[in-house]
Amino acid sequence: MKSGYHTNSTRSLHLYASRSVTVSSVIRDTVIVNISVYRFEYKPKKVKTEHDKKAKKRKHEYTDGSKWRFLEHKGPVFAPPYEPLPDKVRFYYDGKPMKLSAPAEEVATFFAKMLDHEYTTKDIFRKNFYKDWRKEMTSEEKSKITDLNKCNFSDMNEYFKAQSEARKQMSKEEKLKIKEENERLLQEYGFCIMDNHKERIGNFRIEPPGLFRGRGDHPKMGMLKRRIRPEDIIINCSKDSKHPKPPPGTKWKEVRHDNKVTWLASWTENIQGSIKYIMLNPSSRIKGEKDWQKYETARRLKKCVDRIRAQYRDDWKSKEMRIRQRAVALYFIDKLALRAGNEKEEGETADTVGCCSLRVEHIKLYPKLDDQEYVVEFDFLGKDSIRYYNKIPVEKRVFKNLQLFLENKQPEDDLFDRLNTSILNKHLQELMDGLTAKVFRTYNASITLQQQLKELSCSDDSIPAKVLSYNRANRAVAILCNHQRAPPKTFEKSMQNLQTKIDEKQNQLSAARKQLKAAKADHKASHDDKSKKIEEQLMKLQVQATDREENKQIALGTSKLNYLDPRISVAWCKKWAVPIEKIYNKTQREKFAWAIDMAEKDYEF
DNA sequence: AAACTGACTTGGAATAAACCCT
DNA sequence: AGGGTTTATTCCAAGTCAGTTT
Repeated sequence: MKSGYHTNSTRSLHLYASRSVTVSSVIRDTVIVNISVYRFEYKPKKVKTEHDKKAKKRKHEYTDGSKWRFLEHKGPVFAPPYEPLPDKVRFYYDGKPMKLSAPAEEVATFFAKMLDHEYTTKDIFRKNFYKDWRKEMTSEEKSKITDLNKCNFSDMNEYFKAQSEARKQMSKEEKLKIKEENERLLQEYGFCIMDNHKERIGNFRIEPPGLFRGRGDHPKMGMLKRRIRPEDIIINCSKDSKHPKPPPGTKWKEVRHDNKVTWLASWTENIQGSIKYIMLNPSSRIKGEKDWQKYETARRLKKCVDRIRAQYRDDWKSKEMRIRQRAVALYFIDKLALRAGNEKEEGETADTVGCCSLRVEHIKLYPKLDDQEYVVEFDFLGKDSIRYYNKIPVEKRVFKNLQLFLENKQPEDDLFDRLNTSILNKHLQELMDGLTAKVFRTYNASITLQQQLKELSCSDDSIPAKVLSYNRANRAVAILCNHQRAPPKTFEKSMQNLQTKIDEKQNQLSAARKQLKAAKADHKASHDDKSKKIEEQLMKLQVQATDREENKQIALGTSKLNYLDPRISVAWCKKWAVPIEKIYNKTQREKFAWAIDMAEKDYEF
């Protein structure tokens, strides 16, 4: 059943539930099973004829682009209505208490809650907030409140702090009650039925109103994110399902039955005018299948990457400027794992770039730097305004090309003026079916993990040491992909605490050894075991300290979740007898259930 | 061919829950 | 038991990319 799963990929990409837990409901002769664990299989399982029929159907659907044939859900959960502040909680304008109308008060509380955050000190944030706040004010309020600097929200701020403190101090029973209520909501709204399965929904709660928190220098930070009502919601479900009911006295914007998409509900958000969706959890069939497909595409790239590399190197010499630019950009995407870099509407978002949208001001060329030749220095803000800074030596030809691209340009001009992501991706599509810029990131991330694991793993290592090796391999990928984080606020302290523990353990160890020496005469072997145990604990602590230190500014989560073929990790665990729990927590195991089930110790990406 | 739209993946921070020590 | 710390989960913004419209 399990052998040879990874050997490949030409066969159908279908998931079948192979383990059902309990039968929970029956709809139109279709058995719905509770939370299923999916497996990828080559062939439809020979269990029942009914099953076979469905498998065939599903295969058919796959080719016509439909994503499901039955979809039933209860619709989203709305944000709780606004609760006005108690009268004792005051807002002050120009030093005098002032009672606000409910709409103005609500928006004021959004700001008050953020008083301790850096956002509220930023000019753009304040300006945007103030502008949108005024729209909620009554005309009296509007004429009275004319300067945000004269507004004092601190009483409100204290109130919310006290509230959250009170929540922490709640009795066990009260906490349990809340937990149970959340669980009830989850059970009622947190699942849907897609085809034959009950599936977990990723985000069944509608985003509550609040102030928009853009990242980096976002021109719209502080704007009011309005409250979403049933009238804003488009429901998507199958015609023959029980349609979700809107809250009493309200209507949905629309109910549609589009099985070419995977979402259950959507609404248009008012800051950028983009659409937000309610979709399934990563553990679902529809997400897992897509994920698997992504890694299979990356593995196909592995087979032809040499050819593609040879090609773009050749294109560095092209007579056509557009070809040279395309080839150099692709080289960066491949070598540095840069993102594609779509154009963005100026003034609507933070000024960030990817490969194709790099500007002259983002690179510096050094014919010679220290002991290296042809060095390119990158310095730009990427996705989420995370800084990318890197100095790399490149081939002479690339360097010369870059000099050419820079000729007669201003700092704010595009480096690749004859290229965009659309052109690049069309070219990539011709090189390999399904190839786009981001496949290189997936490919390079996964292949790096595999190669690093091979290099770092050592059979003599203890389990904690092996896990450290795994994390280091993961770290190599995170560094490649520039996944950074702000060092945790308590980082230094946490390191100190760990060091204290290590010191203590060291003392324990020497004490135990002394004891052993003294006891030697009495032939007490038990003391030897004792020091061994302490040694082990000490080693574990030291490994932990190393791991934490190395991870100070690196975020491992994103690469683990989105770039690393989970079958590599699963295979590694099997090969080195490391329990999978050491690598993946519960959520991650659910997301990667297909891989855990599929990969053997000899899996190769 | 440029601009726009829609659907989906990817991203770090914030928050909640679990854990660990006294 | 409680409080501080660590880990897991939730949140929602910000990308990619294909298809459609202008």
